[in-house]
Amino acid sequence: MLSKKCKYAIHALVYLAEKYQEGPVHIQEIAEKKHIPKKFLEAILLELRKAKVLGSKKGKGGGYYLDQKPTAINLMDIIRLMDGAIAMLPCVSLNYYEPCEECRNEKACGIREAFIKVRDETLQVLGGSTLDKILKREKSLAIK
Amino acid sequence: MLSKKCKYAIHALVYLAEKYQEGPVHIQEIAEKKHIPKKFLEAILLELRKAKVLGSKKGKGGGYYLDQKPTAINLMDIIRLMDGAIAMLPCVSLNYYEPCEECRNEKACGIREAFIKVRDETLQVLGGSTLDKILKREKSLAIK
DNA sequence: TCATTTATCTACTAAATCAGTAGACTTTAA
DNA sequence: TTAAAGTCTACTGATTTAGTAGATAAATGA
Repeated sequence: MLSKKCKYAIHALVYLAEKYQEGPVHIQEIAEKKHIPKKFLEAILLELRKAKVLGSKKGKGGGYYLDQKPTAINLMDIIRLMDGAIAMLPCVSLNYYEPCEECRNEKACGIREAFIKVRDETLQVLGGSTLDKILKREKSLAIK
Repeated sequence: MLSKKCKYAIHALVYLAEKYQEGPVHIQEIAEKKHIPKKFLEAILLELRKAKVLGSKKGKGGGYYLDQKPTAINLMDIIRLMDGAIAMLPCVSLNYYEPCEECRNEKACGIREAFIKVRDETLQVLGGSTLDKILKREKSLAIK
């Protein structure tokens, strides 16, 4: 399961994608529109800024804005930033690999195959889910 | 990520699948062979027994054994039993559904689509990963 | 029947993670 | 120079994870 932090991050980013190139949006506004505790959101946005996903501006008229195009930010990247590994087993993770202590011999482990497949298919879907696609989907659903 | 409990359960079940129809295997043996803390394993096996995945026999010559064919037990079922939902979002879970509080209107949420796809593909792979297949895989890897 | 062997049950516990909150500090624009 | 923003450090309470300890119950076989 994704953490709340991660879900909040996704929602905030979708909101910022909606306002792409309209100048900085302040935390308060995002927090209200997306029903996210403001203080918590602060920490999340700061983290996304440090990861170069967001840019920020201080002082009056300041706020956060997407530092990349909505077509360049996808769920895979966001989840990795917020929650770490996407794979279901550490020994199968591409970005957060760690050996499973239980497995004495990883090469001979019959369990990994399935989880490698799950990982690859998951990355395929999440990697393809960019902010602009989510936004388009949202708009098409709103019409109905 | 799967919990250790879940990984232990999978390893224990693969071990029991190897001994299928050879009579009860006692906890101590599984714990040693699979490097699982015995007391922890006790609780896990008990849970699997209550879920009718395992059967048990008390007293001398007792132990645990698979109560179903190795072709009938798969990773999807084991993970659900041990860790709960497989989906990455509660609002997308088939067996452990819960609305996401952040989403005021689930029908109009543009995020869910991707996670539904991930869920379906994951279930497909995990549901097809039966104990006998894992065992076969393990044996073919051991030869190399 | 009694001792032994095994699973079963109840009840803790320590450590880590999650989901925040509080409050001081810094930068910027007007 | 003051108000409005983001930034930073440091807590906190609740929950989950990964166990452990110890008593109890049932089956077996001598």
